Amino acid sequence: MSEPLPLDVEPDGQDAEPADPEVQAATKNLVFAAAERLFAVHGFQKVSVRDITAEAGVNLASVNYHFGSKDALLFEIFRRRTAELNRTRARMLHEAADAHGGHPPVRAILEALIAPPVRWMDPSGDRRISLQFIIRSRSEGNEAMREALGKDVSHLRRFADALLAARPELAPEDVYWRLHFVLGMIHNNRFAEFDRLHTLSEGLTREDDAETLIRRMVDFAEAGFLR
Amino acid sequence: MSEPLPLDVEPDGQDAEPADPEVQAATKNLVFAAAERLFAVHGFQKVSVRDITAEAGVNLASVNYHFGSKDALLFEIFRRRTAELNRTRARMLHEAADAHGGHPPVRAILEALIAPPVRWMDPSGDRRISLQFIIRSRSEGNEAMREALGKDVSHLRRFADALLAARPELAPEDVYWRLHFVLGMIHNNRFAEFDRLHTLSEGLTREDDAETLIRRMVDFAEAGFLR
DNA sequence: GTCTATAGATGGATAGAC
DNA sequence: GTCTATCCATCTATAGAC
Repeated sequence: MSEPLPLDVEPDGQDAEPADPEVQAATKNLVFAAAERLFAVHGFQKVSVRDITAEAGVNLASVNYHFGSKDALLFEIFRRRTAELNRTRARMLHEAADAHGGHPPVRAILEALIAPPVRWMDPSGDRRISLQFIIRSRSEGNEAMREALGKDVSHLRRFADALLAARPELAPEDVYWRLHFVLGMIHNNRFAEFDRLHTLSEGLTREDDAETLIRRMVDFAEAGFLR
Repeated sequence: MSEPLPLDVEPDGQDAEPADPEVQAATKNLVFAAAERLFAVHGFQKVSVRDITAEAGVNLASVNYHFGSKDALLFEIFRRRTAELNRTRARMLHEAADAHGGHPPVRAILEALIAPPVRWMDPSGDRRISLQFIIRSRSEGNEAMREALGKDVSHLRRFADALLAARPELAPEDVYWRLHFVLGMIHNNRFAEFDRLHTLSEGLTREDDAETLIRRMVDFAEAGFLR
């Protein structure tokens, strides 16, 4: 972990020189963005506090001053990003329910689950890093993050219930297992896996458009639920 | 990383006290098994050489003496386990081809891809740790392992070609993307994800039988390929 | 081959000047 | 709030006695 990576933009921070009343927030945001980027690309354990502060262009003590510890910084990024993602998914599911008299079809439920993270991956956007961060935290996160993922079940609860209602003739365990398979499809959308697929297909699988990939994924998942 | 974990059995090592001519191999195997287990459960970066040698009951210098370095140990485990898995998959694919005049149907191809790793996960067997190790190395491995995963494409090549031949009416990129989705389903079979699904389904999704899970996965994947 | 002791490097965190 | 200097723990790897 030593090569310098460019820090492009911070979604909710300022790039201009810090005005007096916002110096604190600006520094904190710089640390937040640098950490998210480095963690997403290199993994949690491989990135040191020194790497983060160097990338952010701030002093070494900033992480502990603004976040308390490296682990607390990790957890704050994780909490903010998963909250954003889950909120978007919940809203889409809610809208689908409204549009179908409270009983959305399988396809609409799957879209609410799949579309938000895949849209984050769109190469034209600036959320790719955030999604890579979330996916990495599933396997590399610390104790606090694993514990939070346990409670995250309450978020999946809504999707499981909607799917159970949409396919009442299926045994419930079939629905749960298929939901598990769909989540696997989603979590596999990592840089390294896309690169590998790109190599295997000799360039045929360019991810040029999020909506096309969403359609592919929903088609595949829906077929598995409708058989 | 400090709690002591019991080391049950070593698949290819001896548990009896080491006979003179086999002392070296026995120690090496103890280190190999301890490292695989600790890495699979806790992740690569979190496990130190001290943890490994303590778990194996050997001295600290053993890792460097027998394997050269911690990274080389990691890579040797990775290489052996992936070779075993790929060999089993290739044999199943070959047998399926023989049974169908050189042109196996989609379902047989998917079974050759899915069944071997899922059988390793069977709770009654002793290969669960090895599969967790392989899955973890996909996202947490070192540089050498990532590079090896690039060449592993040659192994997937056979499966991609078989699927392309089995569904000639599909656009090739559709086949590649769907193969990517199936790989995602497989890579999601980690301890933590099973636990989470178990919580979500309130105990409905017990993984009591590898063959049942294989059937569920192949059913789901086949539906996605046949639509 | 095995072990102890330790070198040499790097990590997270903090004290204290400004 | 920011920064430098530093403490102290822990890591990998190895030297050298047995």
